[in-house]
Amino acid sequence: MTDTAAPAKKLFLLDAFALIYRAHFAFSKNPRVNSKGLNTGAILGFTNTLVEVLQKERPTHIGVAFDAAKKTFRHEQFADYKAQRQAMPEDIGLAIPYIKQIIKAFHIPILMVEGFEADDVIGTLAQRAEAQGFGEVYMMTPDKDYCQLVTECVKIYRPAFMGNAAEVLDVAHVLQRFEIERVEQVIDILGLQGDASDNIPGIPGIGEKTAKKLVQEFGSVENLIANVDKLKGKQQENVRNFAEQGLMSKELATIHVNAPIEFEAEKLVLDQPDEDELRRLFDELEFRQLAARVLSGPTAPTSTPPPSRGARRPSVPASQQSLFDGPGITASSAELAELEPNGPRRTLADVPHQYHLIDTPEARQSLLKHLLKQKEVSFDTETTGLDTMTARLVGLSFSWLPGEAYYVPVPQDDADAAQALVDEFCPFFEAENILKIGQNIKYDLTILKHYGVEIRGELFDTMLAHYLLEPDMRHNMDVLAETYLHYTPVSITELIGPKGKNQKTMADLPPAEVSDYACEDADVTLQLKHVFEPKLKALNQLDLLNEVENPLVPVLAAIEYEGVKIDSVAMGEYSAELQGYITELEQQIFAAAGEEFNIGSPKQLGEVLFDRMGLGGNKIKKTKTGQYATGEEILSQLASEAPIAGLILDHRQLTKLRSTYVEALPQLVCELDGRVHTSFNQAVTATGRLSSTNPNLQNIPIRTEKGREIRKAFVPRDADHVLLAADYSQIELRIMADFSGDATMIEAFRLGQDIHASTASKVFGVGLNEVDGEMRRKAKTVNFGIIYGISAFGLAQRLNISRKEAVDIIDAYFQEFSAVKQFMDDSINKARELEYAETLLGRRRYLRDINSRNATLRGYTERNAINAPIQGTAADIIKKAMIDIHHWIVDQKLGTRMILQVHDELVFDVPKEELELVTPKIKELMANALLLPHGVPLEVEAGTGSNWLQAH
DNA sequence: CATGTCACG
DNA sequence: ACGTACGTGACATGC
Repeated sequence: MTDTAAPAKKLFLLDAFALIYRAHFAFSKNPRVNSKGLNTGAILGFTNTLVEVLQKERPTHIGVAFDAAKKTFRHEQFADYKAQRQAMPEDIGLAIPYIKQIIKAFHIPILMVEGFEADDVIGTLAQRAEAQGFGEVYMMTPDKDYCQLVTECVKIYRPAFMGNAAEVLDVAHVLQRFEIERVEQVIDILGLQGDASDNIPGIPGIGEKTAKKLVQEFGSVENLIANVDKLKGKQQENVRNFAEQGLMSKELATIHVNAPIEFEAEKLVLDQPDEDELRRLFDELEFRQLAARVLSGPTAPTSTPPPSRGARRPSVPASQQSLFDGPGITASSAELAELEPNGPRRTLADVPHQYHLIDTPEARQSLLKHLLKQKEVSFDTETTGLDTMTARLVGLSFSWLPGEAYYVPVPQDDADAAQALVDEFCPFFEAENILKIGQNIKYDLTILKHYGVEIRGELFDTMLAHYLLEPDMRHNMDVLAETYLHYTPVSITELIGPKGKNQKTMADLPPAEVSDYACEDADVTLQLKHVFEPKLKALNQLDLLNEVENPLVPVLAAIEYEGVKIDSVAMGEYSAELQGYITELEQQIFAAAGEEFNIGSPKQLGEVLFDRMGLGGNKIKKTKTGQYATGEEILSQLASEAPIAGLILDHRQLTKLRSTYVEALPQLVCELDGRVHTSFNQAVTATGRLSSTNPNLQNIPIRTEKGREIRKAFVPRDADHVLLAADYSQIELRIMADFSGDATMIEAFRLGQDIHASTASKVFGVGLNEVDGEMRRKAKTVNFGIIYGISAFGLAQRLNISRKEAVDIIDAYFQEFSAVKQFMDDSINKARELEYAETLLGRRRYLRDINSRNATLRGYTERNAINAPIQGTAADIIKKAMIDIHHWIVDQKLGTRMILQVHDELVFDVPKEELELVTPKIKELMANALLLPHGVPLEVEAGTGSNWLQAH
């Protein structure tokens, strides 16, 4: 231990072959080959791992160990040692020289000792490093044998690319994993159970479970053998007969920490890489993305910013002056900036700040004057609740300098005074040239809308910024502050107490108590903006934020505010009608079952169907929790054998319609305006789509006749309006056609053909006129399958055909649309290298499991690599269209209102006299929202009617 | 609060 | 040898 300021010493020792084999294996299903025919999977995988550890872990010392080529002492001891192991695959043999060159170019020493394996070398060096005072030594390997070497300071580092996040295994992990008391017992476990890949035989009949049990009981192999008579039956026999082999196995599994190699710390110090040499190698290997990430220089702007150190203080333009003079401002952000990623978390009490309560007319005017001088201001609203329709404003907070913020309480119990105060700040909210920053700013927009404020000027939403950076994480402000500012904000619970009956609201507290909390929100939001903006810029995602996500916010706020009119009377009538059918079905089901039970309970249903009625024969399936599976698929197969199954399906459908839609929707009609206001969430999906909640208006039934009826209750605001529904035709398939550049499919779209019929004609080799309904249906399913990353199994299941037939169809498809096949392969390969997929506008989905050894997980991620860019690009397009249309409507001062988005469809409430103007313009704006790279046209179909069903 | 099921694109 | 088409949200049941 040392007190000096020098960074703590951190040594990484890499087991080269173990990492190379793993990397090679990860790519073996779909090998990466460069233009010279060299299989580069192992090289890329290894290099990725190396780069990752350098960038994320920042070791001070590092070395890479290779097995020596010659026989090791283990071969002398045990003739069969590793005899089972296949000769090194040729691809790996060819890869090794490149990998060594890359390691050398990084100026990292290669460690090899004649007659010893890499694990012995690493074990020896790790132990000696610890003896010399290294507090952090990481053995980088996927090999579990190393567990025996783990100590207080020496740990195993399993690299991230193997499907899971990077993982550090310390003593506690090892003891837990093997269920042992001392780390040395790892070799007893390995000695007993053996290791097939190393051809360590172990003792027959002893696997993982038994080995653990025996070591727990006897402590060691030797003691087990000494007490062999305490065992029973076959096990005793085995241990007796194979005792020698057990001891030999233990010896083979032991890593020897006495290799003849000195630990010379200065030789392992991490050095700057030879960038020119790396560039040359990456060039030859065609690792373009890797080069961009690793190398600086003209062709490769780095996309990996250094680890976050919290907020950097932005340079402050002259116009940004503190409202009050005094110290503290600079200190606060400067200190935050110096925090280590894992350093202490700070709270308001630890950080210098200047938060001000502004509660006099004079102070408000002064604040407003300063606000109007700023170029960008973060603000937040405090309200009485989260429901925007009923929440009242309690206060406003503002910040434009880190560590400094202002809170303006809004008068309670006097609506006019509250309105007057909000009006005072209108000049700020309506200022075109001030950027407004907020966390989930749509909420604040909506609250202010209820006070008649239409915010103008550009917006920056930190929640959306983070959504682009990490789409599949959560985006709570508290978590963001912890992660990026190493700061813990005052929790809302601390302020207003836990959820419950007597839940207070902000309005119940004196303004002085709310002030710090509110100021902190504005302050933190401002600081987050300054962290996220450069990150997005480095990843080339700032345009996506500024031109799509942020401008979409007021559009969504307007849609939500507007709401949709629901005909509650019609809903009520339909509910009664459905109830009639449901009761009738219930009687029939009970009669068929011979007893009454809860049809809605999958548990009870399964017992009735399969236990008591004995249905299903040999094809009964269970869910992962051991219950009978009673899903749609199972029941429809059963329906031919037992009519009750069909009745249950009908019952399910009708109760679903009743409870989820017909009963629920009228209850969500807002009392104030008689309309339903959904919320669109802009930061939940992994692909970039919106989602809709409270209620979900993106899953209103349409596929069945009885479900479709519900759409009749979605109506225009009055008799002078109609609904206009405009949807993209086949947008995802068009994107696929365009991205792949497949001439056949593009031609079909250019000619305006029925794409499914055209696909059928190609796949089944018949003329377009000879395509029958069945062929078209199959082709349609295939087309959908393609977008989802098709598998023969999935297609067979959906089409209810054999796997063989499905394989034939897919083969024929790829024969005809070869560029599509190429596109799918390319998508996966690109994702393997980048570990993310991206859309037309650069929206990312991270695919960290793409190189997993778990075939299921990898397959799932590979399908995502194909689907995410397609689904996400469709989302990019419709978002852009929504922004364009909204602006046009506002510009033209029309009465038309956008009221819904359903992924590829927009619904509008249109005054009848605007219909002729609006319909073609909306179609045009949607079709031209974005141009696809190969120019495949987007088509939009539009319809109108006095309800949503008719509009289709 | 997790699970199964089913509504949509 | 394994498990299988992509993305969501709401409801009822039952621990």
